[in-house]
Amino acid sequence: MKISRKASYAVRALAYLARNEEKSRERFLVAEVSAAVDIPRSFLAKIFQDLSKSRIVNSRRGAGGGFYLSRSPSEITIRDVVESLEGEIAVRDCIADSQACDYEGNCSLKSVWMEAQEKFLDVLAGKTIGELADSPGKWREVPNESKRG
Amino acid sequence: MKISRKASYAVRALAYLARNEEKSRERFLVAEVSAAVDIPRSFLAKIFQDLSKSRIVNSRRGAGGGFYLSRSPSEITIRDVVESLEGEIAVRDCIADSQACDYEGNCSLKSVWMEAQEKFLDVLAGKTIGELADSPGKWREVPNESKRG
DNA sequence: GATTTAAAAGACCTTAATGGTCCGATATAA
DNA sequence: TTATATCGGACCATTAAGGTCTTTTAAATC
Repeated sequence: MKISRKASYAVRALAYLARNEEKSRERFLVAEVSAAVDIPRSFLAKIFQDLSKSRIVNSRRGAGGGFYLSRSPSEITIRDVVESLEGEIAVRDCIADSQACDYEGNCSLKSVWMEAQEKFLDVLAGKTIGELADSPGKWREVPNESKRG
Repeated sequence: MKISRKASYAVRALAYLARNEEKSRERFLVAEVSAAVDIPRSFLAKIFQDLSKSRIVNSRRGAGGGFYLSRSPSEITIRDVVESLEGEIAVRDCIADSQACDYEGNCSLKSVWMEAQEKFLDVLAGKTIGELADSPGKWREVPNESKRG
């Protein structure tokens, strides 16, 4: 039961964009964001590609290119972001794929998983990148290599 | 964001015990449960060991031994079972270990993860093995090897 | 048109977790 | 003492997580 670091990174990167886009900024380079938010550069590049595919950010190649939010930060929920990075989320396979379990009819266990998952996702859907960006402070997850003993 | 198959197996195995304990049954052999609920035998043995350590079931070794519920099925929640198998659950490391992220003060992202997780666990805590056992029907997750294409 | 810049695509790699199996030791009852 | 059954731990294969690197493609500028 983990949310991937990738998804968490994505949220933080987007919050950075949201916090800085007003100051006449148009596009952001992954190099810049990587340095600012302390996320490994080429990993962040992958993350932006995912975000781009799900149209959360738009991109422009070449000189003067970069990434930028495709819509208002207040219209991007944490749920959007997590699902962009992790795909359709399903706490058990049976939820996304009815053939993962050969129960005929409706399964009382499945409905527990489903309800729990829905409640979970509802919380994520209730918070936007905009709100997150507005809240004060910086945070930084300790990268994998430097984990203290 | 997955609940382990192990935890799901555990729930199903316990529901089986709950369903059958009234009929003058005292102890259950893992071999019997394995066959009845279609869970690989030696894997189920491991699962029962975990359940035993967290005192959800009790055990007796040797001839005439086996496992049995340590308390009423209505007092065993799905949350209890999942936590028994997966340990303290934390959707992001920062939730269980404050040093996993070097943010000072309270982090607005962390509180989103926390709230979502709590809502999730609350659902699991609201359903017991007893209720599950009472609900009709059989179900069986498709084992790994035999996954259809 | 050549050069520079930056994302896109995809191959690759390492480590950890998942989903198991198997075996020897230990406890219990007959 | 023998048969039975859990306990404990080593082991193993596959998948996912986390991340790097290299080549290709698109866009701007010289």
